[in-house]
Amino acid sequence: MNYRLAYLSEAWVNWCPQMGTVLANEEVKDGVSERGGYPVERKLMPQWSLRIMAYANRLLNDLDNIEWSESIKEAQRNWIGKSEGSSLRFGVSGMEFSIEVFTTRPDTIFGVTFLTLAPESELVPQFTTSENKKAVDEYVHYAKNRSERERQSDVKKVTGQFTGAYAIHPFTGEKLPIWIGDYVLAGYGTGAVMGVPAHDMRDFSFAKHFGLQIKKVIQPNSPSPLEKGQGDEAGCFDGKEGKCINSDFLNGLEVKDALKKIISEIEKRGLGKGKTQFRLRDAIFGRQRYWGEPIPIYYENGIPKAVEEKHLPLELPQIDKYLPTENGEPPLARAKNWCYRPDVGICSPSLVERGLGGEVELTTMPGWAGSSWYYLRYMDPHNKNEFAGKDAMNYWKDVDLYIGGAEHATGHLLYVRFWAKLLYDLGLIPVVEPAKKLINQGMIQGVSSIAYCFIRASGGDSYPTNLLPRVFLSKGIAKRFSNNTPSAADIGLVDAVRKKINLQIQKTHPNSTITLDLIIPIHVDINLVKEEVMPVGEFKKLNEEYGNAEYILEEDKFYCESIVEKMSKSKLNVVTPDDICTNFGADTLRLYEMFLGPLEQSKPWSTAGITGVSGFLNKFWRLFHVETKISNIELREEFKVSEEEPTKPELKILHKTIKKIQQDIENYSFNTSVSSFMIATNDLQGLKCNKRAILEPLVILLSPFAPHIAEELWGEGKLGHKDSITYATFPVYNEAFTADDSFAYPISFNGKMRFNLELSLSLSPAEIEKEVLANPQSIKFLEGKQPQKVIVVPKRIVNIVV
RNA sequence: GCGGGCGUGGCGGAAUUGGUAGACGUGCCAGACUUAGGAUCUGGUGCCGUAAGGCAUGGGGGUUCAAGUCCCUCCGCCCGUACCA
Repeated sequence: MNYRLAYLSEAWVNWCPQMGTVLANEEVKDGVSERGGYPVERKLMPQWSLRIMAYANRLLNDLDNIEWSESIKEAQRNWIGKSEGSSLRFGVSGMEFSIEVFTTRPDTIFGVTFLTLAPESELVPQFTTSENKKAVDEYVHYAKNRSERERQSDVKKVTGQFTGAYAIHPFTGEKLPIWIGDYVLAGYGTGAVMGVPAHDMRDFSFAKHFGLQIKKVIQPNSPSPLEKGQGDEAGCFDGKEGKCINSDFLNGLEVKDALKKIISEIEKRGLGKGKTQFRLRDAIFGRQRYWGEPIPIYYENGIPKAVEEKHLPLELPQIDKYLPTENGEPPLARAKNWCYRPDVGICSPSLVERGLGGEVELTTMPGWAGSSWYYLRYMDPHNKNEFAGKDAMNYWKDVDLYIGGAEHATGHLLYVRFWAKLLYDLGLIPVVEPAKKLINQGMIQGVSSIAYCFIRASGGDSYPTNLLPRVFLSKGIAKRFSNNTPSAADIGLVDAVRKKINLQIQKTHPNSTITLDLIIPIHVDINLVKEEVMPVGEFKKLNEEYGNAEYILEEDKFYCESIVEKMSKSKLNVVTPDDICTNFGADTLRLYEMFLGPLEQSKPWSTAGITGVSGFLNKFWRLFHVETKISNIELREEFKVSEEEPTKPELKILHKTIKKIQQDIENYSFNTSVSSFMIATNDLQGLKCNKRAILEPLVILLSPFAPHIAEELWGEGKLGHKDSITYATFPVYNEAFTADDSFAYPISFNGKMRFNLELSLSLSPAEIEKEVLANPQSIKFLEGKQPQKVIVVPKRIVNIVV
């Protein structure tokens, strides 16, 4: 608060009535809450916000200095949404005040034919003429009550209303009608735009819809972009490659030159100024829920004041219910003692006197408050005085590698950068970026089972909807209904069910009839479904609410659809790794997950192939043991490792593996590591190698991948070490052991590989060429022709062009 | 619309700076040891063809001695975002 980083203001917020809380922009998806999927509406509320916009430029520019995935960087760039342009004031005809707009294309100023304001704009009532008042009020009411979801789902629908007032063109003095329209957002820029229909798609569709004038002021340099536009888009050119026309003193200028000239002209005439606008909004910091850090602010005579440091941290008070109060206050309003006096600390309301203390803030911090800085605490977790000491922070500095989900691109991952900068500015941490490198790990997805059923309702004297039986449809039938191509048989089946239900409900509600219309998907527990077939009996048993449901089958079976999506409890598609741990061990699970593919890739969980990894670990184990057959069914296993000197081929296998694993770890390419371990094990098994000098380094290499088996082989009773393998030093790669003295050259003719030829690596390219051409096989493939050119790449390939 | 990513056998996926496409694993086929095999081991397995050979990295075109890799173009899939003036 003291640094003007946090402030209290009336702000339009995403209010979610069902959850009783405000949500951040990124917590809202498609007009509903990301968690729970409840509707969200826009509401003006006093809110604590953090001034992240003050950091917009730095958050944008510093992206160039960090090794984060391009997709995350790009998402953040878009979210910050920097655009450069100019502010510009339009006078209102017959009124004292003016309307300010922000535009990135002031060069099109002579093409302005109207202004549009957001319906929420406070200016609207001030200039609306009396004859338009009723229509405007109606429109504003309509627009405000149109949920975000509707607003977003039909972007194409053009709505708006003329206010009756006119603005004055600052250069030509023309009268421009002032409209309101919900394509203009209240929260961006000034909530008002200048309409240039000839050169902006949105203005264009608005103008076309309401029959407003369209005035062309940019002549495209190449005619194609204009002609390309088809149907509704024809006639609008929003590109920047063109020259100004019909534009007074701008005529003949290229757009980019016109931009400079018009901005200086606007500034000279005092109509506005060059300006940079960001899409990023300040971050709303209050949440109307219980679980969150309390905000250390109290209100003395209505003035917010900070709780003194000696009283920090505030702890959440006990309350009876974690729900908002009846009159809509946050849950903290239920606390009995939630007042503060600077001399006492948290206290009961009775201790608050006039001018001394007051109620403590009732909202709590959002989830990202803690996630934005907790990593700093890890550097010095036992420090009692500060979140982390200077020495610790100078030692650890930033996070070397952050592995996290891509879904936090514009939430947590932007805020954590913001906080780092903020703490750096306050001199509290030594770095401006929290993490040098970031990798998005892929998600293991689940395969969900979907059963389709009708949304049911009843007409007539309305049988209660929740008591109406559900009607489930087997996959094929549901698909045909969804595509509007049900067969006669399908319709017959549904009608039969409809009649049956009607008979049943009409016993109590004689005029009621069921309507079956839309089909919705319902997740079914995947443990129930085998090969897309759902046993209806068991399903009914497990789900009471579907006990009286009707099931329309195909070939006497109820089929579900399988879809791949995020693995999640709510989707009933969770596979626990417990069975795999029990049957194969935790090492196998760990190794298998690595072996599935690149770290960044998401893929559905499938255990096909897990036996390969398990088999590898068994094979690796057997390198250290001899098995003696006691009887037909019993084997005795005995640890046996030889102290003999390793041979050249054995050392070669080891050192090739060391090199590969080292590279793979540096590249986070764990799937290929697993395969090189398999290769090494197969090769050593082939050589029947059980030498300590080879196996011991190999166990160390394997230990980060399969820690349990490695630790066991390393310890007493096996390789006999006292300390944990964790402390063993990583083997050193020695090139001498892997060097070859010959290479099997692939010999190709016109780029097609024909045969291999083993040649010494000491040969010069000319000697290689000679050897190759003299080879009987080459002669065969040359078919008596003269080679035009021979390309020799040492240790790679020989290509003969014929 | 815009932005990011991706497309290779039946499947998961390998392939340094352009240099033997399909490593490794599954699956499948055959065999060995077995009362048995969901254990273990051996061999085979991209497609067409008896073979020689030909064709193959989403489709088409280009650069190159040589292209999964580079360039152009089209198609498809996934993720993010959405009236930002």
